[in-house]
Amino acid sequence: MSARPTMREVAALAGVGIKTVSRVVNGVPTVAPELVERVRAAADQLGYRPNLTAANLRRTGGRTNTIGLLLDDVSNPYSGVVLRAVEDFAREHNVVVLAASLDEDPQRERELTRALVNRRVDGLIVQPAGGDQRHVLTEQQAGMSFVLIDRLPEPLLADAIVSDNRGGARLAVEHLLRTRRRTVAYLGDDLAIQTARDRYAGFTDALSAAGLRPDERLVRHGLRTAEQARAVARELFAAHAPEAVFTSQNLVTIGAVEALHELGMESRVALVGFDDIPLAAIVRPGVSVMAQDPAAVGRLAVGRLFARMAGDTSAPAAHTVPTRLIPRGSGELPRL
Amino acid sequence: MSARPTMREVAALAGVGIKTVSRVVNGVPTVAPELVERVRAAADQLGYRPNLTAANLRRTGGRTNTIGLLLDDVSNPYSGVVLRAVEDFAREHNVVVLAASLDEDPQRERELTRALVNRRVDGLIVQPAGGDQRHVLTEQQAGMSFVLIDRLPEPLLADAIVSDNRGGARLAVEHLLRTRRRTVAYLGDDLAIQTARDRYAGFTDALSAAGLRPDERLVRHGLRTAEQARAVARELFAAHAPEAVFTSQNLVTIGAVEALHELGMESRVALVGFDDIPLAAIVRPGVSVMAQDPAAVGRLAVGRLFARMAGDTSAPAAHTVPTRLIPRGSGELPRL
DNA sequence: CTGAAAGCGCTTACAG
DNA sequence: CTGAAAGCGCTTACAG
Repeated sequence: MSARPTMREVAALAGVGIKTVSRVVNGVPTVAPELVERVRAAADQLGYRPNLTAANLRRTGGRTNTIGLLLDDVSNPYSGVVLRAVEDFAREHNVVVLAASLDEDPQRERELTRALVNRRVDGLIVQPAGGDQRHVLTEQQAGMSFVLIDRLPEPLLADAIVSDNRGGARLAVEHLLRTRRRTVAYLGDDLAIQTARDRYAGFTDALSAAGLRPDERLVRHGLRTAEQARAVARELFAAHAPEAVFTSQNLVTIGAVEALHELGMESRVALVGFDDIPLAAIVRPGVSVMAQDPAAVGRLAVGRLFARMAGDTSAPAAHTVPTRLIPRGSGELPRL
Repeated sequence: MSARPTMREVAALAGVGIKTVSRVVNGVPTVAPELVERVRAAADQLGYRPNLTAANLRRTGGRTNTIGLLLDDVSNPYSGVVLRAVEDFAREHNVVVLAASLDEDPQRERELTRALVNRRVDGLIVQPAGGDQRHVLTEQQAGMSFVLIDRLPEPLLADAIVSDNRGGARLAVEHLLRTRRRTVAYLGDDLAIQTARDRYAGFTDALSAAGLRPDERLVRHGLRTAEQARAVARELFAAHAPEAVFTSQNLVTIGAVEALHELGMESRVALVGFDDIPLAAIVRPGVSVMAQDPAAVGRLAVGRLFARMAGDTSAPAAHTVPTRLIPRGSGELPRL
């Protein structure tokens, strides 16, 4: 492990002052061409790599050209697309992205926020794990820029980018009701999660607007895995044979589709799921979904973050990203 | 944007020397309890956050507790699982992960490697974009630790973690041949990609072992998207009606399954794909796959990286991660 | 156009 | 147990 050469050593080899090396490394134009050449040669010979963390220490503002992205789970397809959109924007500005997973754990959110603040990231995009967001306020007061995605904090202490969960869910259920079905089941995630609450609200909105009321026997919350959703859906479908079902997120949709197939009910019970799922077009019938746009969420979030980092001090605002209905068959099944 | 308090300011408020603040912040036990209390109070009052980049500058070894992970595309499900496994291990060591995408671009690989070296990451896990890997050697000589995943560099200049692409592909095709089918099509990615070459080699291995030879009319390379695969598969299936098909990666598998369904051939043509795909169990017949284990790849890679960072100087070694056949129907179709 | 001095926020190496 | 001095690798602010 040979020691890394420093700017001082490059300067000595090139026979110039350290400041001249600094100028060459940073592309300052006012250096004599001959010196530029000598510095370049010395740097190449030694394999010199400028130490950006040292450079940023004294540089005005102390920026690190690093931002943090705290997601529920980076291995989740939704999160992956958000990360990619953030990365693409950041890269154009020579900024790199520190990514980490929170697993819906508020303590982990606080710890990781602290860890990235201590590393002096220039800004932070967070998909909040839920619970109290006061630590965000504390860090903001010390100058850290934040953008929140997917969940709307109350009060709105930072810019937030959210999918239109309530409106999208309502449209999805209205779409189901258009098949002239009247009994619609709801299978959803834990109501402690804001998006789950919003989507459930959209579900009841649609029923109310049609003069219907949710039937408690057809509603299940707290489904976190496809396996769990499959078991619960199977039991519910077998016991109550609803005419249609709305599922609140992709894993639940997968479980519900599996249950319908196992029971041979897939051509009778209409289904629309929130969130797109891969291969949805191949299943028979194709799975109709209300798709989110994670790339748009990521792009908007990183755009707002850079604006804040550049000094935008306007009041925090919420941005809603529309969802899009993708009809593939399951949501348009004719009544038998 | 109020200025961030420094250790010096905390020391002044607490009425102690800066070194005492340093001791408290770093949990050094030999500080009088009363001073610890005063320092804590001052730090809390000012909202002090230790600057880790400054601390690491002087700290022995100059470690940043940051590693880099360069993946083909962070939004790819495979990459997401690798990232998560790396993150989980790193987190236990208080190390964070800078993640970036290469999009099969060797120049981007060099640029990002350079950018992360300049930020003084402690180590780098790279899924090489292909082409020449000499820049890895250069950085290694300057003390940077590397682990490569998914592709085996020649010569083997760093530890490499790879799926058993050739062996797994061979087993997949042997599985197909067990249905007593004889004409097996191959649909695969660009042969410029090493994994695609290895999987094609496994395909021909299996045919040879069975006394068969690949039929050029049934072989297609260069498929990069599901859409492209679908079109090519459709044309090939319609023209040549092979008895079975092996697909070399998940997007190609999806396209081929779509094509079979469109042509109504899904119960006649046996199929095994390399890489697992979501919802594979719902399609009729279920999609049989030779699954990779990206979590194992990530775990092994980060384990090797930390060993190297800790000073392991043994010769670079390649580690092969086994693949696993998941029979779901499509690969076991009885001959009609 | 060039470079010596001071400083970024910390830690190391010492002395008390 | 405590703290003043020197230094990490750079940049800023100056002077020439």
